[in-house]
Amino acid sequence: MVSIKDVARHAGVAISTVSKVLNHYPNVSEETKERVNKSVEELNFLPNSVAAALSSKQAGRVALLVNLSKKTQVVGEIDLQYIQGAIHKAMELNLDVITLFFSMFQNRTLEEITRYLKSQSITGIIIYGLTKEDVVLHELVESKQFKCVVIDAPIVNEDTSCVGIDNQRAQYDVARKTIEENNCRQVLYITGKKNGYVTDARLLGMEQLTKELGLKMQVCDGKFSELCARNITLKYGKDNDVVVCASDLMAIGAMKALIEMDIFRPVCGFDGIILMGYVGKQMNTVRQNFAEISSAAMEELQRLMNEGEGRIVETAYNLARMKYMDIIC
Amino acid sequence: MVSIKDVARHAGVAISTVSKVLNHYPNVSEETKERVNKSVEELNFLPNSVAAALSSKQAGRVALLVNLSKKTQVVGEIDLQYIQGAIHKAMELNLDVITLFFSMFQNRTLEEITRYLKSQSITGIIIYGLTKEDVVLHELVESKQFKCVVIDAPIVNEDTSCVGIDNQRAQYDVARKTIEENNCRQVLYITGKKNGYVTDARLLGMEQLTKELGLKMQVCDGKFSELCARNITLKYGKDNDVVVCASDLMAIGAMKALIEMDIFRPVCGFDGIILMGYVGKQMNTVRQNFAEISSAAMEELQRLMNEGEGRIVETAYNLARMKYMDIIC
DNA sequence: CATAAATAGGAAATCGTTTTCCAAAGGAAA
DNA sequence: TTTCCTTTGGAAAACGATTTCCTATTTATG
Repeated sequence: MVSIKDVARHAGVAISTVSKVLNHYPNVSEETKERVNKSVEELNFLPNSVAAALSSKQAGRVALLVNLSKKTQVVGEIDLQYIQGAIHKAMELNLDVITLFFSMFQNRTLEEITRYLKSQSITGIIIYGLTKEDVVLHELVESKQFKCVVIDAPIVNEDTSCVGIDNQRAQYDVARKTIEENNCRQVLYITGKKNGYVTDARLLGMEQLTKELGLKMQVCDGKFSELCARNITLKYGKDNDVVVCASDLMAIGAMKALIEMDIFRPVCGFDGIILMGYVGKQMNTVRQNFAEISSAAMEELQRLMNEGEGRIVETAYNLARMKYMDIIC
Repeated sequence: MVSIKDVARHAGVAISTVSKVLNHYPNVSEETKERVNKSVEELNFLPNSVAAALSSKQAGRVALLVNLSKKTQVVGEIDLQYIQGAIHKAMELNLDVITLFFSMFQNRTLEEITRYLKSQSITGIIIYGLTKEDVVLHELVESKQFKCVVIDAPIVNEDTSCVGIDNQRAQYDVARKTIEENNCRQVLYITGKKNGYVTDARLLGMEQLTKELGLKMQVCDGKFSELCARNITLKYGKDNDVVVCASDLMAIGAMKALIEMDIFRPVCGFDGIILMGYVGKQMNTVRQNFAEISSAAMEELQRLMNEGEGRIVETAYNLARMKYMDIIC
């Protein structure tokens, strides 16, 4: 393997000079900079990231910490897009990333987790799927030992940023659209899991909307589960004239219930997963680009690791109407 | 961070001695071994894997190279389970893994890919989703620069193993079961993509079966696509008395077509994905445990990196009947 | 013109391991 | 007792970068 040493020799400069050129340090003349770059080109040099990670405590590696949705396994699609987006961006930014799952840290103390991450030379973390129940992981974020970017949970401090869409507004928007299209007055709102951050935000959106439009609303806990949503709809669907769900999966459950009861009610979902295509009916939904979100998270983490302060990063969403033919041959 | 140096000091031995104990070298007396281990315990020492990777060329890191199924995105479930299984096992075995996607290497030459992997100190690779079209990746495997484990493709050489189920026998089994249960004589077989290795194996299974039972068979290329399978079934479903599909997704398409035409034909699928639960009908399928397969792959890679010779590793499968209620609240 | 300040580039320490090589000590054989 | 192995443990050189000093050389300033 061609190393920085070879480049130095080839360019007739010192190793440290090559390193400085590579990392865009000042105090290198244009002339030598060019000479080094030419050598890099000619020798096809690519720095060894392991050595770099060991050497510099600063430019460490990042851990992608994913909470796989167990109950609603079918939406593996979402998790996968998060993973993919993050890893792609990391490669682009020349960051090393290792992927980890919440399940690996179950029953582990903060100290153990910290130790493990440090043994991997990790200095930055991206967390997806954090719930209020994950106390140890909250402690991890608060411990300030690592730069963190939390997806979809409103946690911000000196070295922690959060990224995601504005769930409150998105829920407001999609529900409003559906309700106005169908002139509804009495809403059945099926929420997500109690301990999830997005659940709260989306509920707030609904409360704002119903207040503004002077609607009645019945709120039920659907736990992000298709079957729960189905059962709730079977029970209360008839008494309401629209069913708003905090996820597509639950919306599918609701639709199935309505079909079963043979009554029509407009339904709207949230997420814009491809699975929607398999339902054979249309509904409004909020389409999130998960790959883009995690990509933004990675960029934010890099910023955090270099410069500084945590902040809130908001990503875009759009309203969509999903239907069968979204899947093509 | 507590380092090997601290352990050495605490135990009153040399750094090299600690390393030897940690890596189970011979030539260390039980006595010192114990003393070192006690120090490791007391100091809560965990070796820095980055330093280890840099230092030893041998005990390198592994790349998990995944070909995400673009067309049939909905089966992200499968990809995810592969990823999860591999990473879990890697942690257990104390191996570092970085996850990569085929898409990152598109239009890259063998030389570029090799260089990148080496810059990451990678010495072992697990590949999933390899098709015959991926020439460069085939070259990569053949180049013998890395130890490889290929999932679901029959590639074996000095330092390449393959793991997966016996696709031929599995296809034979599930089709035979379905056909005998329903007493069929004329089979419509919808295959997967032309360039896939499993496609060939499964087709062989069908050929063996139809020959043995003296059945007629019509073979169509369904490209692992739901809609293709649907169209094929619409066209030829009536002329046959059973539809065998090389994937669950295609089986779903076939079922939809049959429902559309309002005729009954037994259908069987392959994979055992959870999505099956969303169909609302029953069918036979081959259930693979993807997490277990990639877990086995990781174990095999470790063996390959330490000892030696490539070989074929066969994992288990079982026949299952999937239905709606597999999804619980 | 002399001195101070700024700039370019190199030498060497460092990061935390692994691994090779060597020396000391212990035991067996002569 | 001497000689020769065989264990055991330590010293030090990698691994391939980064980063901190430090020394020349320029350039600016009085």
